[in-house]
Amino acid sequence: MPSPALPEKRWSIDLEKSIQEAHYADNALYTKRYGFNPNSDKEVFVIDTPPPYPSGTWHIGAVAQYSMIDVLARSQRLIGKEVYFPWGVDRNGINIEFVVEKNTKRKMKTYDRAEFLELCRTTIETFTEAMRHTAKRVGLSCDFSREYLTDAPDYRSVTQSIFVELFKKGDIVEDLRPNIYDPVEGTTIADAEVERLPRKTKLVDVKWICEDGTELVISTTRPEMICACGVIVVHPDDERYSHLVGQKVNLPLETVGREKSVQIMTHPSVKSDFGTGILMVCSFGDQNDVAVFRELGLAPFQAIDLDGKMTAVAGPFAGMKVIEARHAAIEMLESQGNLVQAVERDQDIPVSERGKNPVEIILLKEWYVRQTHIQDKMREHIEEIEFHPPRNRQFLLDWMDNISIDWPISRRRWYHTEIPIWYSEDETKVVVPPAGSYVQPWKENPPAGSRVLDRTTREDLGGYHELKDGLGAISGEEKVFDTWMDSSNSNLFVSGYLNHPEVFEKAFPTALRPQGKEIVRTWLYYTLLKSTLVLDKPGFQHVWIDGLGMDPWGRKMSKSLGNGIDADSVLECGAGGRTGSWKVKGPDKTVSLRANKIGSECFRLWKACDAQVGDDFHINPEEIEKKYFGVLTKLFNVARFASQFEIPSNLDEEPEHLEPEDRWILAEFQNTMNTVQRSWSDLDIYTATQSLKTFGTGLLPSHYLEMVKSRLYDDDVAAAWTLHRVVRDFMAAFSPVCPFFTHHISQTVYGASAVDVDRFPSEAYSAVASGTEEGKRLCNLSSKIQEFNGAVWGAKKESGTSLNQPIEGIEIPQELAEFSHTLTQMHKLE
RNA sequence: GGGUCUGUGGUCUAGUGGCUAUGACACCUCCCUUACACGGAGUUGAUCGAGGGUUCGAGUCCCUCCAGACCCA
Repeated sequence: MPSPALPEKRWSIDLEKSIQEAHYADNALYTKRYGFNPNSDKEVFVIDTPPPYPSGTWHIGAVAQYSMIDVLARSQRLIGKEVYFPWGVDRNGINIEFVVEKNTKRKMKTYDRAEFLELCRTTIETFTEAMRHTAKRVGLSCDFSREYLTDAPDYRSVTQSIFVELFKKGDIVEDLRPNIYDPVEGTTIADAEVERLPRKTKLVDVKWICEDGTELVISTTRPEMICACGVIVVHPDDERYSHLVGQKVNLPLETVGREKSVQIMTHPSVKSDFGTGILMVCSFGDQNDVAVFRELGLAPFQAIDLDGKMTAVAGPFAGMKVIEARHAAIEMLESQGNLVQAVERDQDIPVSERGKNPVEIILLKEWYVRQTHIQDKMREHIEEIEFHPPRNRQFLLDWMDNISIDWPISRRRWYHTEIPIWYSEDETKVVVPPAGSYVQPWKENPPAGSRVLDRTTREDLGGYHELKDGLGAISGEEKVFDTWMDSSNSNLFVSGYLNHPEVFEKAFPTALRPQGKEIVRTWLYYTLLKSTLVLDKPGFQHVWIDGLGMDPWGRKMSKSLGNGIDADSVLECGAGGRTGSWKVKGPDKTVSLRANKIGSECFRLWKACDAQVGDDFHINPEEIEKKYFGVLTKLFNVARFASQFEIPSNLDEEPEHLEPEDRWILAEFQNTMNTVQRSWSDLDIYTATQSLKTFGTGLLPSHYLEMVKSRLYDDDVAAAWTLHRVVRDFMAAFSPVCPFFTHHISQTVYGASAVDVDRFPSEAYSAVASGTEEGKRLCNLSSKIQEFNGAVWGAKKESGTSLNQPIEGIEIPQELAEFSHTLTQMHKLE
């Protein structure tokens, strides 16, 4: 017996790691394989990959998602596209500021700005390095040589240039508006960054006196805001109070510098069955207050300052923090006899997503991207984009239905892209830098080529260097951009906007935006907004939105629940013979999970096979190993078995003669390959992988291999040709899912790597191609073949005969007459 | 409270109006057989979340309810 060309007895994690390391060690070869060549004749396919945010550990759900993006990239290469699969890292933002503050136990604003930025930069670089390592371990085929960092000058300059462009067009404005503000971190945040946390709150019923002496009882959770009350409202249909509408009511607490009474009006937003059905509207207790103030045209009071303390208008509470003021207000109301009752109540209160601090609504002068005027246009563009799965388009449209205010983009933080603007001494003119430059106005002057604009009309008044003397002492903007202002340019940046116009021409709308559904309302929405504002085009051809990685019980993984699973522990499980074990907090008790070996290939195969795009997926290492490692073992052994037979030299030509079973398996294989090719072009990972798995672990080994074994041992060339052709092409078609696995097999057995195939394998045997009568006829026999083999195996089992012993009295059915020779031999029929 | 999505054997999953519902893992039984026992073969197991309706016919369409996830008040 000839020895197999594949020496290893089975697939192992150590083997996988050595292949992986070799794969990334040779830079020249790597770039040849996976680098982007913008001058190629092939169709350009740019993927706007989500730049991950380095925070120390990379969430396993995100790694799973990312590995599927890699499957998409590799499959597009396989079907002949010129793929740009960028590797970007999102490094701007408040998270890294928090990390540095925590590490050094010092608040940002106690630092020198430049010193703090440097600390952030070095800290995030160490996190970034860990992330690059994981990216390679899981087999990502990104173009690492073109790595982009969102905090680097080349990226930030694009953000700044787009700002200047939109500012000139009037799509970016500055205004004094109510903003959601995090008083602890001292910055404005956007609607999308607010989340709700359940807290116990006191709902207090307060007695108010009307000018005619009528007593009213009003329920509120925010008695400290009475000083900012602008109006009392009741529902227009509420007959209990209709006679009071139009009256004035006295504020039950002392205030300074404002009228001591407010009017009673009607508003449809009041819930008559909440409390007493009377609502005090303050500037600004919540979003509804903002809306009512705007609708009724009331002048707001600023009751809370930038430090989260009450202002002078709060009278006796001025200078107190909001919470202190609330307690004090309750005490005072009680001592005055104006407190009817106070009850503890569960309430979801709005907090900032990053800092988890209760947010306030405060009037601030900030920068905004106008968005409400362009929603219809965006909807038209969104119609043109293909969504995967289609139903996830709805997530986006739902969010858009709720957009009622412009997007505040300025932040009072530091480690972000600076707003590129300077103000003249009299504040009527502004200076903006030329496109392509990165500026830091808080520490530098405008660069050569800067322009002077009228602050209100945006009229271009001339070059900065000519007009400089007339501007007086200019001051640079100190505020920075919301990080989504950077992230939402990612598709423009990777498609070559501004930097490579000739590439951009071919690459936009960007072919594919893959992402998770948790950031539809931020990243996806803001990117599409930018594409509409800047280019009036849809940003993408395809949007692929995956579900979230959940714990084994379907709950979100989080630090507080203690149900997280580390990505590296799964990828390294089995390396060096070390098994993996995880303690995960379940709903009832802590559960211990164990696995012997997983690694990147098994992990990727699991994600490709086990979850449809868009569905949330449960991550359980035990299940991953149990269900999918066996598939790898099986496929490896099929290849190892094949590798012991000589490879015919004419593997790419059709042979003269094939036996019926050869023609049959080639017909089936072609069927599978057609499905796979179609699925790869439809970005349908699940169907492609399922088809390959079913064929590769089912018909091929269980039926075909058993049927031709004796011919193979007799050095039958037709059988060897068929088997090798199928195995070789199978590896190519499967390479997007398991790149290291298929690379190793194909390189070792056939001397050419499956990952280098850049044209989907052509039909092996035209006489049985799918669509031909002969192909259809043979495929229709498959179930008969499986049925017959099953019947023989069943009969042997029934009679206690082992499978390699002869059996008598079994007739081959008429339909399978052409296979009678091979079936007789295979089962030793007598 | 509202919206969107999801709900198929113990677990995961196919199924977009048509014969006795697909497959995988687990369970159980048997088998070391010239690739693989980290394997193979064969069983068992689902009133398709619940209840109504439309239809000759419903897992599939409609309504109500229940549960979960996400989003919004």
